[in-house]
Amino acid sequence: MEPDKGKQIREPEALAVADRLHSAAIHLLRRVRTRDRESGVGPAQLSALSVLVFAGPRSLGELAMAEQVRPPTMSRIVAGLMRAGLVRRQVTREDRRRLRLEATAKGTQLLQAARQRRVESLAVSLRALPTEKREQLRQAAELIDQLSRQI
Amino acid sequence: MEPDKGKQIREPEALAVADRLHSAAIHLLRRVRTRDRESGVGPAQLSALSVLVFAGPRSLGELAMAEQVRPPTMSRIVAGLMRAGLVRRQVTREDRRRLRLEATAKGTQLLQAARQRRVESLAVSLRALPTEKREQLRQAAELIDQLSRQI
DNA sequence: GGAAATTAGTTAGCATGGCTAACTATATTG
DNA sequence: CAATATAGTTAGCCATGCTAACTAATTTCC
Repeated sequence: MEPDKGKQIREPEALAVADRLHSAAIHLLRRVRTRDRESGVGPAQLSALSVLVFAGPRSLGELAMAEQVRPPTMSRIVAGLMRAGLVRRQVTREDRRRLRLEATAKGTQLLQAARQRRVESLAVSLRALPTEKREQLRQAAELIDQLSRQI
Repeated sequence: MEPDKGKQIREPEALAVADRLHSAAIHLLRRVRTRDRESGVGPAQLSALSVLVFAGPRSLGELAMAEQVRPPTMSRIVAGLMRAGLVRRQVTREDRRRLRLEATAKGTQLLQAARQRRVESLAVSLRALPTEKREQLRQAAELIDQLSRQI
């Protein structure tokens, strides 16, 4: 694929930025994930739980979609969360095939604590930055989220 | 968010930015990881291989450090890479306990292709952005990398 | 109204990837 | 030279990704 249709030289720059973003994301997550282990809950469980806590009750399929995994994978993740008492299920009246999953009080509490720990170490570094750099990062985060939704 | 952009109230802002960055990184990687599966190599193997390709030969311990995993984990990852013919080992003369691992030509080729695919979908979105936003993202990526090293 | 198709979730089985504990082999130190 | 330290491996645990094949409930359609 060598579309030589460039009137401006955008292609290489876009690729380079994509590459930098990708590796920055990897490095960031690698650093913060060590803190997540303190919760005693696996990363996939933690992430699924956060959907239920911040976005409210969801069906298993919706959760799988949100987390970009297949239903059987989410089925097992949810089983773990229920075993740990962090999530509770209800069979809905309308459609008895569909589950309604929600975080328990314990689940909400655990997630908030984990999030706090996780983000804390990053926040320490952020506080050392000048305000305008911090603001720049905030905007970049929004932009990255937007892009991710488009991909 | 509160429009309380006072200069003295930094703490909550830093936490909020940290949180946004964290979730943006998660969302970004979640989207691009689907492309990585096309390589037929697992994510941990791909990531370790990229260290060898871009940073040059390393010992197993150095690789484990770079990837933030324990030696036994890296031992298995490397075993997989060698089985697939993507990485080769040499016993150093100086210290016969230590391995010297390097990417093979096949490994380098596979990694470049994977990186290209992975970053390509992101680059498509980036090309749609105005130049100054793209530049902003590039700078943010650098900054995030710097921060990650500090954490 | 009931058979067929569709949809939601589960179960089984496989591979990868994280860990600790315990081991081997080599190097260093006392 | 014996004791200790360091580099990697092996064994065995659990979590997390997948597909294929299943059950149960709902919808479609004759």
